[in-house]
Amino acid sequence: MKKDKPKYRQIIDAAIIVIAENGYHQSQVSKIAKQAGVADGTIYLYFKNKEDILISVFEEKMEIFVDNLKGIIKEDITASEKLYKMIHNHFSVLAKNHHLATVTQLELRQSNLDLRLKINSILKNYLKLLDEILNEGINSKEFENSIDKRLARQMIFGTIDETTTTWVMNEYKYDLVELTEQVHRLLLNGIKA
Amino acid sequence: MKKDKPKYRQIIDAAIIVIAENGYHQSQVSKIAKQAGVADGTIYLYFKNKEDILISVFEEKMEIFVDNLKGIIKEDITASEKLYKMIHNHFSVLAKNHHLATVTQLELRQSNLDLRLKINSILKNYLKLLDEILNEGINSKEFENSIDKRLARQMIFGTIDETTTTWVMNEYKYDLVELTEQVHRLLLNGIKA
Amino acid sequence: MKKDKPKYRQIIDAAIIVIAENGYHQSQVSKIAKQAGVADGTIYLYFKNKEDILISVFEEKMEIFVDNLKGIIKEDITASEKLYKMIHNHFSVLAKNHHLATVTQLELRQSNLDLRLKINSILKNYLKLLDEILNEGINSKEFENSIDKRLARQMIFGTIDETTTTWVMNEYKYDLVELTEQVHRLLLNGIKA
Amino acid sequence: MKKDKPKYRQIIDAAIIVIAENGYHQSQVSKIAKQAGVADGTIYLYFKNKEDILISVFEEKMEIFVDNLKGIIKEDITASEKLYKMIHNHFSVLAKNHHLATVTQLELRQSNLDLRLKINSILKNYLKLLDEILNEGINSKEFENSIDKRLARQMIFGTIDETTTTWVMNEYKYDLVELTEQVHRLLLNGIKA
DNA sequence: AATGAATGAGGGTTCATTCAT
DNA sequence: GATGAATGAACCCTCATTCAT
Repeated sequence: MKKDKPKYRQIIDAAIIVIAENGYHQSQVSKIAKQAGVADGTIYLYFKNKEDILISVFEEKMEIFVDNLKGIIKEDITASEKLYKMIHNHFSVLAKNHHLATVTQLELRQSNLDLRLKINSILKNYLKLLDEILNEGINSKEFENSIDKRLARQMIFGTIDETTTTWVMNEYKYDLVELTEQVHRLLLNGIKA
Repeated sequence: MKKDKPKYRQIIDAAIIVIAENGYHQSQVSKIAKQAGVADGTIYLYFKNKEDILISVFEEKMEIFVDNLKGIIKEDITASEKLYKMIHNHFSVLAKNHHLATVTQLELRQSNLDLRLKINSILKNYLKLLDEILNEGINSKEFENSIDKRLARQMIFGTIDETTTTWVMNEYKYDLVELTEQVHRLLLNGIKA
Repeated sequence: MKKDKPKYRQIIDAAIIVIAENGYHQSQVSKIAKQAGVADGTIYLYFKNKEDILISVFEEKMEIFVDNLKGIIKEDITASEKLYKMIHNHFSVLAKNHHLATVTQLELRQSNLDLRLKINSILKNYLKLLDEILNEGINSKEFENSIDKRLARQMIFGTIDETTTTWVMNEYKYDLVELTEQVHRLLLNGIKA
Repeated sequence: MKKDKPKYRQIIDAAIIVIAENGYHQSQVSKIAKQAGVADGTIYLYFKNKEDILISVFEEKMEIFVDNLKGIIKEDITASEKLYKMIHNHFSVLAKNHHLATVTQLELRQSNLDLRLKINSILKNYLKLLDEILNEGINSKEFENSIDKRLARQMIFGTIDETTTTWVMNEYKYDLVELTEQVHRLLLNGIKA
């Protein structure tokens, strides 16, 4: 498995650094190779093409969000509390890694539509877990029965995403994690029974 | 004034069509010129450079949203009703112009950071009007006094934006305007007193 | 006759100013038109094309050198004295008009070969007059009988031209006219009997 | 060292041929690449930009003149003889390479001022060696003590340059090297004690 | 597996010239 | 005569990808 070889992660990590520091359009393959300490050609032993590096960056890092969220869902707490922990997790991971935040919120969005569609399909796993929370909340009568789940999901993800992007564009100058409670309250109000 | 000359609008409209049909990165200046029925060089009599075309597209079209919203704010209705009309306006304008929707929700976001920052500053006018509605609602006790206005604004805009983008990515296959009521209800729940 | 109309000279004079101040490659027709206070299209009522402006600049200004030199040749003085006056005239005219000096010594030489060949043919009239001085000096036994006239002419013109160009490249920071005597002595030594 | 790689010289040589045959303004990078038998992009592995090719052409070829002249200066002969050999060398090198002569005497002079200033600074090394000969001649009392060395240098270089340019403009139809003796005599007369 | 030199397609922009008014 | 809006051809350079070693 290529993903287990050290150079695979080396290149992924190099890509995040290079993109965060240089911007999407100034992140040439040769720059990533140099940062990773490998030859340009070596990149192509581990990735099909440049787009594949970027998708993999997203995939790999998204796993953290997904894995954490899976853990949260398994906990024996209310749906509302799970929503809280989801927001908190989302904000925490990005607050701890500014490079990653810049890359996912700003830089990767400059990629072509094709790449963004692929990124979106990776996101789906995350959104499915969000749906589980919503279902749970409806079943437990915590959340309003009549809400359109798709819309609720879009509101929740849209709000989290917009909040994070604004924070990045403001150059991290306030504490993102501190916003968890208020964001949670706003969102919960929207959907609670 | 250049903006009043017919070729100015001709080029703006051509740009929207070309970008919607070919994608941001396949929208060469020569293609836009051809669609507008002018020579390549003519573009540069009306726009400083390619980026200037794109900013102007956004500026011109954003005006429609802003002007409509200004009208809504002046009406003698509750803040909640204004919020409803704002969402309805946003969805209606884009539902009537799929090309514009594709361009603003998908294609322009692929532009470089610099252009996106400029687009963001244009957006601010729109968001300021949203703030007015929030203020009004708080003053009239329709909206919860304790909400963080910045977060509320991000929730509202993030939800509208995410909803629209999802609709575009699903190729307009359902009726966006029909979602107004539910989106309004979700958002209102989040902020109402 | 077009040359007698005021706009003809207006454009010629504007061209010298624009070229001297902006350099050959930054001297667009529109800039010259603006400086001359006429519309771009008007230029083409007086000149066939851009090259024609530049040739005319050279032609018009070269006339000053040629007319002066013709006067010198008619004077009742020795060939050596005529050579002295020729050098003095050359240096004086350019020392009095730095714009013209920059244009003829530096800027016009950046033009394409075609234009330069035309400039060279204009120069021939000047060089022919130099030949007259040389003939006169040989006939009067002031100059060495055996010299190759073509070479002598190249030495004289080459030296004057190189001296002037060096002076322009040094930004006129010393007095060019003061060099007349020494240049004359050097050249005279080369050809005197 | 890039200069030692075969493609470096290949491109330099191709540039001289292309410029001589097509003229400065018709010498596109792609034409030079084709003549050199490399891809367009390969040019940029060896040269910073197009201007850098042209400067390098001049630098590389100027070295021949300079190296030969250094050899001449070291010889145990009079300053006058050194001047003779310098002229002979200058004429010989160009007479043997018509392409190079066209490029240095006609084409490169059409370059922009910036490039020509760089070319001039390369020329300085050559002119410094000429100064050495002048100094030597003055010390040995071969040359007139009172001459202005800068002017003498300008006369010598101006004459050689003008003679060569005229020869090139006459399409090499007479023997340049044969002129050595007369040019030397003219110049020597100008400066000898 | 790893290298890195070589490839070559692709596009924004300028500006001399024209011509309808 | 005079205008100036419109034209459209022309080119340097970057960089993702390949492949011989």
